[in-house]
Amino acid sequence: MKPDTLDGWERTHLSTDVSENDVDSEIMVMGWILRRRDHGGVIFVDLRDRKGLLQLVFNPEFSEASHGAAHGVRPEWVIAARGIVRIRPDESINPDLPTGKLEVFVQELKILNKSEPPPFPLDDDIPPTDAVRYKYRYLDMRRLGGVRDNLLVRHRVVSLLRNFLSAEDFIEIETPFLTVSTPEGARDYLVPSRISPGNFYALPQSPQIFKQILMVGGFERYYQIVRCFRDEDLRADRQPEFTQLDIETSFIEEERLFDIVERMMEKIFREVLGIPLTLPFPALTYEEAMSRFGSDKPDIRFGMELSDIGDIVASTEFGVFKTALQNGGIVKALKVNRGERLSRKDLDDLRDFAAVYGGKGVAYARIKEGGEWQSPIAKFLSSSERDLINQRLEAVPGDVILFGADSFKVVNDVLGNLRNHLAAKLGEIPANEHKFLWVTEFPMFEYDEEAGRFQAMHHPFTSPWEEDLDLLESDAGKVRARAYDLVLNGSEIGGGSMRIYRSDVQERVFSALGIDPEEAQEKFGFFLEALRYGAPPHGGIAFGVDRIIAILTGAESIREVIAFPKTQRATCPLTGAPTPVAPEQLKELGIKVTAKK
RNA sequence: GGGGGCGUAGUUCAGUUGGUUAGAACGCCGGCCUGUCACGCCGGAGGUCGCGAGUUCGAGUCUCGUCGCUCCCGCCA
Repeated sequence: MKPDTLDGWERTHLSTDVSENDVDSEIMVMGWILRRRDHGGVIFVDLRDRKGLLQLVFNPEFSEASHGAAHGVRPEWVIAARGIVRIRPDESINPDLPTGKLEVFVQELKILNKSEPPPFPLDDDIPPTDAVRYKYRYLDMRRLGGVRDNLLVRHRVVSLLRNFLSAEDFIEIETPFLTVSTPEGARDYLVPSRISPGNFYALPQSPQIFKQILMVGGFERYYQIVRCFRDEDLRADRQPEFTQLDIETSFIEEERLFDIVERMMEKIFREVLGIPLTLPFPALTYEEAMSRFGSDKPDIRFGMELSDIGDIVASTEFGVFKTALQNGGIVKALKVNRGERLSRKDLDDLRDFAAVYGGKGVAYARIKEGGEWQSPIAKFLSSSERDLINQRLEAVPGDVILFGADSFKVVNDVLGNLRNHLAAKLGEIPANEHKFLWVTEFPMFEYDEEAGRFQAMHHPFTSPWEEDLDLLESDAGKVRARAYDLVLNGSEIGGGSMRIYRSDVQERVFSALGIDPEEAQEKFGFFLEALRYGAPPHGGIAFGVDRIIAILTGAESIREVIAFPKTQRATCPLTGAPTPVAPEQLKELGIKVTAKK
């Protein structure tokens, strides 16, 4: 790499490039002042550049002029310094610094720019609160560690992804950002058209239809690292614009696609974290995941599986269980070892925990010697029922059993989340382990109570399993889709499916969704037409890049791996967007704003 | 749309039962200091207690509203 030059000064070294080989030679460094330690005589300055820190020494006996100049510099001023590399005296070596054995005796100091005192210290391990950091993101990211390091990891991961996929014969193709609003799924961000007043583009929620059309176009292996947009409420792991690794392939099926994805993940974990992964990744069907973990994205780094005990209490007189079962619901149990770790208050708080997910509560039983139950519900269950429950859960004295009885959804939501919550609380999640899991055979449809009809669980172009095709007309709720998610540590990091490529199947799926041919033509006509011209069997997957980087870096929110994230109200803390626009702009677009908060 | 947490100096925070002039640390400004690395020492400046009402003799503290940040539910094919 050629050295950077500025005003005739040549930057010979970055901070961490300076080594013992440079001792006694003259070098030139540039960067920001992190700290200044002014002893009246000698002045030490920690210089920070994009690689790290380097100590500059200003000694009046060495250079009167530079020492004088150094007296006036302040944190975050931008400087260039020319000087001689020296080995530090033994007693002054700083073992905590990569460059801690060396220092630069500065002969000449050039102030390139001054800085106002920063609103928060950039040398602190404890960052300020989020609001301050995001407003001054440019200072936050100047700090070594923190978001800066996350963005470096992000760069490495994205580079690895591109290298890997390129080597696997995938090509990256860009798809439009200004595209058409899709009827189902998340809310679209709309962009008004000036040339066609009253008409709108939509920003893509994903390049789904385009990538399928690329398959029809014969590319066979496509990928794109692409921004996607969804106008929905935010979460710690959800931003209105986010980055997706989008993949689509032709002529292959799940087994082969999973293999590519697994080798890709293996490479990233090995090269970025130095962690070996065992391939292939385990897989669970949706049904099994729900049954055993109460979740379609289970964290399998720990046990604490759920048990269905509906059969044991099928004829119970206990009202809560009885009602749930009579209403078509389920009764499940979760065993916690060493139940003394859960206080009476912890158990009482379960009611509030359940309420979050629409549950009425969580019953509990402490298992005593001889399998006796200490429990508010013990008296409502027969001793044989209690014994059978003990047996199924392999309960031993000291255990606590937690019960949920309600609809399928509520019980699994409550106990599935409770499983994660308790494992975290009791310290049973191995923090440095990483466990991938495929979840397969998702239901094709889920019933939308409000709309009174079935909706596609994944999207309407997802292929059903061949053997379930006949259920499309008879029992759509039972049709399984060739859809899959990739789960890492209980977090959904990717999802995809094999797609429908036969127009007859597509028509039957539309029909099951209550979309008549006319409507289908209107909404997806261009796409359905493309499928008629020799669409190859194809399928793919898309990954949440932000979420993956967050897990790799240990970040608690994806905001920590995004340079300029939005706040929870979807505003940009730096620019203030969204903002009102000039009336002329609106006029040009033919837009009249009536609603104003 | 709903529920929880937070909001006090530039920053991170403390602030008792409602009671005199709202504190600390770091940062900032001035001075001293030749081996520090979170340098040290002395001195100084710095506050619309998010905002607005209310209760009260008196509100940082209590009540209501509102705004902002954040976590969650709904939502996110």
